[in-house]
Amino acid sequence: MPSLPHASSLERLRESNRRAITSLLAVEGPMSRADLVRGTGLSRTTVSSLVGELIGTGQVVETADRGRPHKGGSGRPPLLVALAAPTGGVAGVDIGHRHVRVAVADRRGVVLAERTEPMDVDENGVAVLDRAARLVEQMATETLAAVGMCVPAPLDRRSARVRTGILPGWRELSPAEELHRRLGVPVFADNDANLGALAELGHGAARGATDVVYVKVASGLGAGIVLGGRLHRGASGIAGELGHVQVGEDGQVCRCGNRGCLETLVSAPRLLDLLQPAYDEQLSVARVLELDAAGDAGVRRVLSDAGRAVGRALADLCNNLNPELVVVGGSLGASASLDEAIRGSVERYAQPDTAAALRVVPGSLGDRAEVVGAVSLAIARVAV
Amino acid sequence: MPSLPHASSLERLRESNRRAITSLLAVEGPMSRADLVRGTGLSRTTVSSLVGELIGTGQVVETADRGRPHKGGSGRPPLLVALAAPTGGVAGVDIGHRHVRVAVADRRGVVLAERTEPMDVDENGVAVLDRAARLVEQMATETLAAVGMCVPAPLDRRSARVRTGILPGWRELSPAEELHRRLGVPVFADNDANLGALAELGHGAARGATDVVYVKVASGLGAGIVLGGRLHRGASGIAGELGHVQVGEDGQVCRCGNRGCLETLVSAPRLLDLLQPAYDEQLSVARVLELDAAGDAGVRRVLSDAGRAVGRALADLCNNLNPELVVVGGSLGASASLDEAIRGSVERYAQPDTAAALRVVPGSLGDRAEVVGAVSLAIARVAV
DNA sequence: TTTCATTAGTGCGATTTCCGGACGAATCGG
DNA sequence: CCGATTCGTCCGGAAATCGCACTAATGAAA
Repeated sequence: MPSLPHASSLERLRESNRRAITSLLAVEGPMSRADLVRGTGLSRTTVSSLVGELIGTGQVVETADRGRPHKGGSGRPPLLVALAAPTGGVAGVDIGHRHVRVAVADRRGVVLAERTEPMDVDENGVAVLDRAARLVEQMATETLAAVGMCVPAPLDRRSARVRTGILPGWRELSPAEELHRRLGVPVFADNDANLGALAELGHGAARGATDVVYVKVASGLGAGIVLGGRLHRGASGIAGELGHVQVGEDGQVCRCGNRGCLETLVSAPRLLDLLQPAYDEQLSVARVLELDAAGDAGVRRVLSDAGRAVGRALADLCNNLNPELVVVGGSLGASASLDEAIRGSVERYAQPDTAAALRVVPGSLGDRAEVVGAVSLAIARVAV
Repeated sequence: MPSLPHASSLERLRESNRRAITSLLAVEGPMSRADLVRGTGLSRTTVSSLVGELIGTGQVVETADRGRPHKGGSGRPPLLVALAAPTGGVAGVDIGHRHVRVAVADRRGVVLAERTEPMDVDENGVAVLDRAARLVEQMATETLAAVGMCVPAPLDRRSARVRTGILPGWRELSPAEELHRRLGVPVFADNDANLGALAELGHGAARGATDVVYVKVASGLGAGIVLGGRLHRGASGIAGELGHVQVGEDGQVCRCGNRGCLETLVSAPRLLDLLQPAYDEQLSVARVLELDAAGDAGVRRVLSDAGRAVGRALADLCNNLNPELVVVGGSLGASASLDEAIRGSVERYAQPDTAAALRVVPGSLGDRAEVVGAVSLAIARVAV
């Protein structure tokens, strides 16, 4: 049993009441002392004294504008107090396979600037991190409190290194540590599916939900799993490997070392390979999405088949987890054919009761999901 | 925001300190006031006053035997205080498909009496509950504080009713409510896989683990999923339906309404049906386990095949959840062939990194898992 | 045997914190 | 202009904690 140096119990009581006030202000924004009384259940006197103390230390400020009295229009208008804007913004860095995207935001998550640069990421991790660091430095207008980072590969929980075999030019690299060395501020990294899930949970289609599976269909196939409102990372931090579910014993050999992984059937490069022979033009993901929207039969067929395969694996997962929501994201998640096929397939293959409790919706953040999630991660970690 | 009637902050402080003392006593057993000082960080005076108060209300008693001074042998020996044995024991009721088992335990989980009666459960829920209630009444030597109950079917989270289609004679019945009506004490119900997981987590092979998948292979096939040390029940309380993962589009129609469910391939009745034609004697699960232990080739083959199928579905689940431990339980979980096949298959089909972080072990509670879990559930709920 | 050192537990006064009531401040409506 | 209403602060009392002093009980050393 860990026995930290104990502060006095009364001190801790006051500290806890201070936190009650600051966290209420954090959640509900500027409010009057009287509102704080109603929200915390403390007495007017105590709130007044605590707020005075917090103003003294600079953690809370009295705003210039005044509010309205609690009910009716009659009564003295309150003075509003708000959390002092925390110094230092945050940044999110999204490293995709073909681009680096950086967003700078304030501590509430409002994005102030965002930039994307195309880049060949897979081959040389060090060069990409150099470039990303320079981008962040250029865009930041003030010193940053923390940086969140999206890495398109599973990370080892302990060492925070990229696990072997997925990104050739990143082997045994610790991206968070490298970027921290370059920027001098705390850097927190997670993979694309987890951050996408965090983003849709906080600012997207999954707002307010507690049990959510976020599926990212892009260069790879992964899931971010939110249970009880919190990201589930697993014992060694590599939960969510939906792409490595087994779909055929005799399938292709996968980069993970197994064969028959779902990802060997469903991924952007694989689908482009399948389609290319039938088209004169050079296909890209963007072009495929256009063709899908225009009703091209071949594209629709391939995307539907892919969606069905994903939906089937998802149905199994949903039978086990019984989530309320599946969010389909990633570059290919924008395809209506894929989305519909996933939805249909989940409903077909999941147990009826599971399917009844479940909604399958497309993500609402598009290709910004990862960078928004990286910002969320930075804010979440710096707040602790 | 729910706004309960707030007690005074100081009252809550004292209440919280009282709880600190009682919960320390609950975890570490009888100890001196001085030990409580060291464990809580409160002052001697405060602990003395709180303990005095707790003794006054009868929640804590001074034991007859005295302890040893904190270090060395020198010094006044302390008086030990302990939680007063909470009045009222608990009972666990395990309703299997062919039996009812009842255990009566004290509030610490020590089983005082246990009895099993064979019974045809599936057809008539009301009669079974009558019989179970009578058993509990006979066995209880004091009034019970709560009863935990194992139902071999998924329960709806909201209504606590048995979901349609699994147990014919229990349709739309609320077992907890029914038993509560008969016994007059709070009754908490959950399904067999969840309670098995709870039991192995608290008193079995999964002690100390935080991310565990408990697989029950018996009349049906289900999983109890523990994430972050807590049971994951899902949005509508039916998580863990491993038996309804899809393994073949053209498979048999399952009782859940789908076709191709894993449970149509792997379950005690199904395996007995497969084996029976090749044997002159009447087979039972017990006999099959004997034959397996004796090395019977046919039995081993069938159990291995079943284990491989389960292991494959489990591997997919583990890829998604990245647990540290899989516990194999249920009547058929005692088969070494099945256990080995599951282990091998998980290692073969799970992603290498996932498999490396994972152990697959047999359960250590055997057919007592459910009833032990039911007792744990009763204790957990009554403590709150 | 006596004395000292050490740990355990309790009583008392001081301190900290919280709360309720009284009071002034600011605004609306009549 | 005055009452009603709400907001915020000041003051005194109540509750809880803590440090200190004191007694109790035991082992070890003299």
